[in-house]
Parts: sequence; structure tokens; C-alpha cells
Amino acid sequence: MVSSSKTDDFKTIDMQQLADLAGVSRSTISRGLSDSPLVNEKTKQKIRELALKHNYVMNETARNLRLQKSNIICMVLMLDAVAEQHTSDPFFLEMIGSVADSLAIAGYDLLLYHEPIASADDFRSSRACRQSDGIIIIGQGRIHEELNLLAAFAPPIVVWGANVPGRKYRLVGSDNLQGGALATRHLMAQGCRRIAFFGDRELPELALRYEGYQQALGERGDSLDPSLELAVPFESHHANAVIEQFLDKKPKIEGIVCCSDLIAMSAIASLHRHGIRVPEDVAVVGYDDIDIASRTHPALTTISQDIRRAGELLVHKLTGAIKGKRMRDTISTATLVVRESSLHQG
Amino acid sequence: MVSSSKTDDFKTIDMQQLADLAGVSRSTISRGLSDSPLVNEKTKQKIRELALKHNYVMNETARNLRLQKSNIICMVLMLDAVAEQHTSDPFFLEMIGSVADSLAIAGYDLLLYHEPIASADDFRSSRACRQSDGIIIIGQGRIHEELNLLAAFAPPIVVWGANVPGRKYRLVGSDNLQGGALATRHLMAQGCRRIAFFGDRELPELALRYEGYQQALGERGDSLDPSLELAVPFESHHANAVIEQFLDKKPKIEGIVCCSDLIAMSAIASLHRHGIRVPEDVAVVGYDDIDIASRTHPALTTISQDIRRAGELLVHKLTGAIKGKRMRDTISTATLVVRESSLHQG
DNA sequence: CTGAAAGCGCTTACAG
DNA sequence: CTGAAAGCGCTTACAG
Repeated sequence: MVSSSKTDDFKTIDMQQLADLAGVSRSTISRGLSDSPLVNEKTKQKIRELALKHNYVMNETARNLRLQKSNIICMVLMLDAVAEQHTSDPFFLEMIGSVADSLAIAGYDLLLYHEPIASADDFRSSRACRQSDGIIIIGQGRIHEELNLLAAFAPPIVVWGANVPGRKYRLVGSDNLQGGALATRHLMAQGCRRIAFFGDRELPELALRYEGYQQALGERGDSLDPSLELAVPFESHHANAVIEQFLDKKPKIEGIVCCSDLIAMSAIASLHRHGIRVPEDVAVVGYDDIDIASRTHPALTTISQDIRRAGELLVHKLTGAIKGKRMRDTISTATLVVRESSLHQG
Repeated sequence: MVSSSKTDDFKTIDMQQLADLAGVSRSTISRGLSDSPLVNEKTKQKIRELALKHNYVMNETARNLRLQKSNIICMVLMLDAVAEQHTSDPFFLEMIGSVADSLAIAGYDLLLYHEPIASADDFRSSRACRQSDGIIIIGQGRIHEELNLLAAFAPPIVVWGANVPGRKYRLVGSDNLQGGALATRHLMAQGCRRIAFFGDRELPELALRYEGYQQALGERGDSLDPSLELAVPFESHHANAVIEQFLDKKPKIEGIVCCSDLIAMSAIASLHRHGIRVPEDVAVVGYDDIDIASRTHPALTTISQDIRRAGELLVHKLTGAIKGKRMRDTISTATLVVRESSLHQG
């Protein structure tokens, strides 16, 4: 008897067939493969060898059904219609990549959910919510209260966002107040006097950054000039339009704190079109430190959110919670990355 | 009897309970929900109403087990170790986003696979391959032959890549030869004389672009100067190093055809560091038209691959193939998008 | 240490 | 047009 050819080996065998080959019952195979202490070491050894030799792969669907789980993690991108966030935003894409990588390592499948979440009830009746072992939500949008409801009745949840008061759900985020303050203080240290804020502070994270901006200005005794605050949306084309309109009024500014790297890039392009040099005339700081931030021209000074680590943390907290562990929140430190766009020669 | 509160409604009910409520059998529920012509219209109506009212969501795991499928599509990123492609490359991220969106619409879950595929046999014995209803492979790497093997024995496959000879698998891609030619002809039309090629032509897609580059130069009767071809890797830091070294030799060039937008951005940054202006001194064309290409400074002229549509096509071909349809290959036209980086004032 | 049996929630061929 | 029964491939409480 010669062993079958490689090709034939790929006829999939199931647990019963493996049991027949090993001369034991399905029960024993199942226990053996999960390394149960109930099974004799030699038997386990034989089972493992045969499984390998015959290329046995367990049917996860059957296993999941039996164990009453789905092995699916649902990732919700809380895209904000008003601030016009899109899936194509590099920040979201990098977050998806990072979460997907971590989930793969943890052995979960990923289900992406993009419809905007109108109400907790609607979302809770969706398949995405019902048949996920856990849910990762990126951003709080404008539905913070709904998230509190969700946390009470849905599968385990972890949210990326701002540490807002009254929060009842698990959170991973970075210190947005500190981030806003860091960016602003850096610009002040560069000698910038009139510093603008570009971002829609209706969103919880941006509200905190604005607070940091405000605090930093206060430290120097600067008064807050409302005309320097601009609710720039995330989406580039509209961001451009809003920024252009602002610059057309020839505001006297020497620095800009932007709420995303993309907004910073739009700002730099607009400034150039108005004949204003960056960083010589106006210094610009971005936010997120997306992959590309180091390769623009000028390279972006920005507040790093460490997206890679964020994804890992989100998955870690969630899988822990699924296993019934108590997981604490993580608010990571924001860090300033100085590159070229802010090197103002005041 | 008052109907239960909203919260109570979220006790999940199964098909048996729904059957009890409707006063019919599980068989009829199952048929009714799938709109089988076997079931009386009135009965169906009642079933649908009750399902909605009691918030019934079918257990997909059980359904999948019964139907012998997984509902999972595996997406393999064929990252090339030598050319140093990373998951963080915006091209891949945008492709992931686009594929994920299309899969969500088609009702499939996504499983990301990143380990490099060493051999077809290894991959075929992995869970990712065994328990996927279909596989999307982004890029051919250096394992074209293995892909032919895979296509013969694995679940349905569709590959994004180059139309290489001897191919036996389903393909979606863009016309790389044409893309390379378009980029080169555009630079020639701008008056550029010595045009460099930045990219590793060991990879099938880049080999075709190089061929297009060569053809275009030939049309004008230019001879090929091997010193103008540089195997720039995809990863930015190494790309930077390779490009810097090249520029240090003060090559006389007036244009560069780059094999990705990221490489183009690295090139522009390097050129600036060498005191060379883009596009005045050297005109640069990128490849892919990633989202960010329009917002760099200068904005990138590039060859568009329409990643959005690529994702849709990949999913369309694959889901068709899973349903047993014959799906044809699609090689889409490459288009030149002219922005600022190539507006050479020769 | 091992096995027979029940059951996870569905779908469908078969019978009526 | 509807239902009873078998079965998808696993895991585990129970019995030995």
C-alpha cells in the first residue's frame, strides 16, 4: 500500500473518519485534539499524528454551533455624516488593518458594519449585533447615549473614543485634551501668535482637543478668538472648500491645530494656493500620525495616536471581556511628533 | 396581556419558538422566510410579521452548517518580502476597505490571511483555505506557479494581478503594460528626455509596466539606459535609502516613472532634499491613484487603478464563481490622471 | 481513561 | 400546501 498522492490528501476528512482511522470514538478525538487531561497521553499522540498526516481540519462552523458562538467580531465604523467621515479615510483604514491583524492572531473572524447606527434598538436587532461574539466600535459619533444602552444589552463591546462623562461602556482611546494642548503649546513654543483650530467640536474627541487648545492658550494669557475656530469636516473636498473660504477672508494666523492629518494636508495645499508658505508663514500640526504623515512635503508635525497599538488594545480588551474577564479602560498618552510642517521661523 | 418591554424583546428566539407562535412547523417557517413558492402567501405574510415583531434573527452558523458552507471569504495579501510590501501600504488598505464593503453587501464575512504563502500545499491545508467559500488573492508575488496549483484544488479563487502567460486562475487587474506606457508617454510629451523607472520588475505587474516604459521610449527611438532603472522597494524607509543613494550619484534625469504613489512621494521628498524641484526640474508620475494622491504637495500625477471598482469586481467574480457561474477575467484600462507633479516646464 | 447519546438551530427530500 | 424525520460536524454530561 503506497500512501495516496498529494492531491488525494485534500479530500477533507471529518472527525468520524479520523476516529475510524485511530480506532477510537469521536468523543476521544474531540478531547484529544483539545488536549483534554482526560485522554491518555499516548492516545493523544496518535490522534495528533493521524490528524496531521491526513490533513484533518476541524469544521469551525459545527464547533461554533455546538458551543453557541459565532467566532465573529463585528467592527462598527461610526462614520459621522455631518463631519463627513468616509471609509476611505486613512485613519479608519489603518484602524481596520490593525484590528484585522490582531483578530486574526486571536482566531476571530471580522465582520465590517458600515450603516450608520441610528438607534441602539435598531442595531441590536441586526444580524451583525446578534451573531457577533463581541463588538468593536470606532468613534462615538453623536450617539453617546445610545452606546450606553448598547453596552447594557448587547454582546461585549469596546469603543474607541473620548473619555466622556457618564460613560458606561468599555473604552480605549488616547488623551485628546492632552493632545490638543500639546499641539497648541508646540505652536506657541515656535513663536506663533494667532493659532487657529480646524475641526468640528461637536464630536466628543474633537471637543476635548479643543478644550486642550483652549487651556494651552490660557496658560499664556491669550484670549480666545472665536473667529479662529473653524468646523472643518473630515472629507477632503468639503474640507478644502471650507478652508478656502476661511483663507479668502485673509485671517491673520501664524499656526493651525488640525484635527486630522488629512485636514492638515488640505490646509497646507490651500495655504500654498493663497501664496502662504508652510511652515515659514504659518505652522501646521496634524492629528493621528497616519502612515503617510512622514512622507508629505513638508512632512507633518502631528499628534500620534499609535493606531497599531490601538487595534491591539481594542482586540485584547474585547476578547478578555468575551472570556468573562474584567478589563479596564485604557486612555493612552498622546505624543507629539515633530517634523517639518511646524518649524516656524517666527 | 401587554406586550413585553423593549428590553425583553431582545431575548433571542429560535425557529422553533417562532413556529410555535405561528402555529406551524419549523419546516414551514424555514420555507416561509426564504420565500419558497411552496408556502401559502397568507402563511408567509404571517410568518414575516411575527418574525419582525419578535425580532427573530436566523442563526447563520446553524444555517451554514446545514448548507455545508462557511459564508467566509478569505482575503490573502500577497505581501512581497523582497519588495517589502506591508499591510500598512495605502494601496492594500484601500483594497481591503473596498473588498470588505463589497463583501458586506454580498453577505459574506471576511477573513484576512497574512502569512506569506510558501507553497500551495501548505496554504491548502490551512483553515483559512479549507473553510472559506472562496478566496481573493491580492497580487501574485513570486509564486505564479503555485497559484495555478491552488486554482486546481482549492475553493474558487480570484486573483488581483498581472495577466501573465500560462495563467490558469481567474484574474482581475488593470493593463499594466498600458499603464507603464501611458506614464512614460506623458512624461515624454512634457518634454522630459532622460526618464527613470523606479520599481522592482521581478514582480509580474511591475515587469509589465517596465515593458510599457520600454515600448514608449522605443516609439521615440530613445535607447534604453540601464542606469536609469532602479529596483526601489515598496516600503518607504528602504525606498528612501535606495533613492537617496541613486540621487547622490547625480544622475541626469528629467522624469521618473514610479511604480506606486508612495514611491513617488518618497522620490519627491528625496529630490527636494537634493535641491531638485518637482516638477520644474524633474517630473514625477506615480501609480495606483490612492486616495491621498490628490492632496500631496505637489499633487501627484498618477496611473489610476480604480481600487474601489477593483474590489467590487473581485467580489463579483468570486461570488459568481461560488454559485457555479463561469466568470470571465477583467483587465481594466489604466488611466492617466494629470495633476501637478508632472507639469514639467522643459 | 473511553464511549454512546443527546443536542446546538437550521434545511430539505419524502410522504401526505 | 404542510409536517415529521434525518442529518450537517461537532462537544460534553453521564455512565462505565
